[in-house]
Amino acid sequence: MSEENLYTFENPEYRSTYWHTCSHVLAQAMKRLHPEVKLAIGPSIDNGFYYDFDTPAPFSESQLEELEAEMRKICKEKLKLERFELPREEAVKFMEQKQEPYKVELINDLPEDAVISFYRQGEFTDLCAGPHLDSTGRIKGNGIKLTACNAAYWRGDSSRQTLQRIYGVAFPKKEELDEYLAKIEEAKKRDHRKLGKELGLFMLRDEGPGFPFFLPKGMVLKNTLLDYWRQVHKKYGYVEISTPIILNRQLWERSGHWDHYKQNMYTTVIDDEDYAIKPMNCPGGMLVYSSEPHSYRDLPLRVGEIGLVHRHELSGALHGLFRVRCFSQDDAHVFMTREQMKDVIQETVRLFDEVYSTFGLSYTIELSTMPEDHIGTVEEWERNQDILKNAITDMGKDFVINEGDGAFYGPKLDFHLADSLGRTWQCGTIQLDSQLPERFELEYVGEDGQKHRPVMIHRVVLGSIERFIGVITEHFAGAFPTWLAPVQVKILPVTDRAAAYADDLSAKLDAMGFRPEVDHRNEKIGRKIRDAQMEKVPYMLVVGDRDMEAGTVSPRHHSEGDLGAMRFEDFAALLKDVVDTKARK
RNA sequence: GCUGCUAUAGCUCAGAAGGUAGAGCGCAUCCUUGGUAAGGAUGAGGUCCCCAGUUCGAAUCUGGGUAGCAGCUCCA
Repeated sequence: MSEENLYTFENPEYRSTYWHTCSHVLAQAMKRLHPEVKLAIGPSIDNGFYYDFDTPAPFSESQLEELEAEMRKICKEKLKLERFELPREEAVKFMEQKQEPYKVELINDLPEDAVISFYRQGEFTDLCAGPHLDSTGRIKGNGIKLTACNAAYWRGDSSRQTLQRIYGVAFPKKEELDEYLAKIEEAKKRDHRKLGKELGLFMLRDEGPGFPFFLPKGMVLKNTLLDYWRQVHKKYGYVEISTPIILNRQLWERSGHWDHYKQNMYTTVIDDEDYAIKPMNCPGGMLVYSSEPHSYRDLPLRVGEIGLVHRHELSGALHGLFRVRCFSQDDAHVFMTREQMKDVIQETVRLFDEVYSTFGLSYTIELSTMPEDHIGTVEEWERNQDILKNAITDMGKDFVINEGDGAFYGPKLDFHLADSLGRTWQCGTIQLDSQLPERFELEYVGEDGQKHRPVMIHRVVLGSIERFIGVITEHFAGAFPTWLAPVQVKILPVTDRAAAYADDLSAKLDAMGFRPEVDHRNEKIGRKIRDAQMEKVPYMLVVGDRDMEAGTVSPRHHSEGDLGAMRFEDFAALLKDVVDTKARK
């Protein structure tokens, strides 16, 4: 990279530095307007910056505007940012003098050998590791926008005090800011909650917060997705089972869920005995495995289950179909020998790649490691973490480590997909588990005729069917590819003379396994086309007198427009090809 | 769960300042039979989220719930 490019906004490092300095300018503006407010911390983030402040009430929109104005002023003042270092004791004294308790805590918690640095810009000085721009004059004032003020816990700890986090974005050009804000607006139109309502896919009701209802069109989508899932899993050698929703307390105690997951479980009493509604499918899967003897020849044994689970999520965490309290996991447990672990993980990643690429989805991988609340030995955990790591590294995949976020029974690879606003949601996961086989005393008979303990993975590809439907709804902006679309062909008679012809075509398409619908309303063709467009139906068939006479149809594609008149058989062949190949149109 | 905001017709939203409600879309009926993104007319729809309180009177003010939204925490 040339010297010049280093200082362009396109360089992520420069951009991050730019936003970091913006957060300091924000803090400076805050101190000028509200000296009593305590400073916490203000980093740059992926899409802008924020600063956390301790203040009794959040800032209103007009207060944010005042802050923005002050920030512009600070940029105009072209204040030099000067770095200096202090030894720990002096640093603490310095911040105590400034009456900044959060900064004092931060300094005290820095590691023994840490360099404690500060940045000064005019009258304002903040604890900061840097780096920073050399002057506030480098920031374009009218490219700054404070976008929100929300609560956040001090140091991300829900038992500590709530701070007010002010979010902002900034660009070197006003036009770039406008472009960015327009993009956000555009993305909001893809929100699956909005589209789900508009397209009649699902609904949520006060009567069951977090418990989604699937409507007829959403059900078609869901079933089509599951048909595809079954087809892929059959190819990869999976069998399918179904285990009960409610099982007794002893089972959950044995699996460890009663001890480690109870706060998320719905429980009930039947005939004076405690029962739990399953939050996970694994214990049921264990019972199925242990119901008959297994030979090493049967391994790896791949057992899938579309399992309906219920979890008590915090009310504030619920979010459309992305976070619900009741969902179907496309779960599977693969039982195997220790030697087979790596192969099985890699095979599973290949299955994931096949599924995600069908939808054109890209993902990021996180390796979640041992949590504080876990079962099994540290050695076992580390060994399993290494196996996961090696399996994907060998496949040339990148990943980031998510420290301490594993399941209580084992480490996992999480596959995150992004929504329309770039927020990521965990969908797929591969969890390596040698604990549950132990607890359930699972066995297989080895080549040597002796009994051995298998290991297993828990894995989901789609994650939850609900969440996945949310993700693809936003990904396709509601315009699902034909193979998935709840209605694939909308037949639009031009006049009611063509009504019977339309019904006839509809019956034929239906018999071929497609999903047609006829618009018999007393409306002009322009109107019917417009409405079908709004419904995002992939294909429309305009049929009128001309088509009836010639025995043709006039298809129109949602995004490609009028395809011209053709024989019905040709259209059906085209449709079949698009559906069979799962083309993304 | 935490902080803040919001809740009016099936949907999207108006309703300064307390006097029992409006629009557009949708829906129904009628007219219109129109060839690639909104034809016209008429009409029916509302316990103004719930429960208390203040008041002669509450969609409007106050308190408490519930649900939703943004973020945090948590998680598929």
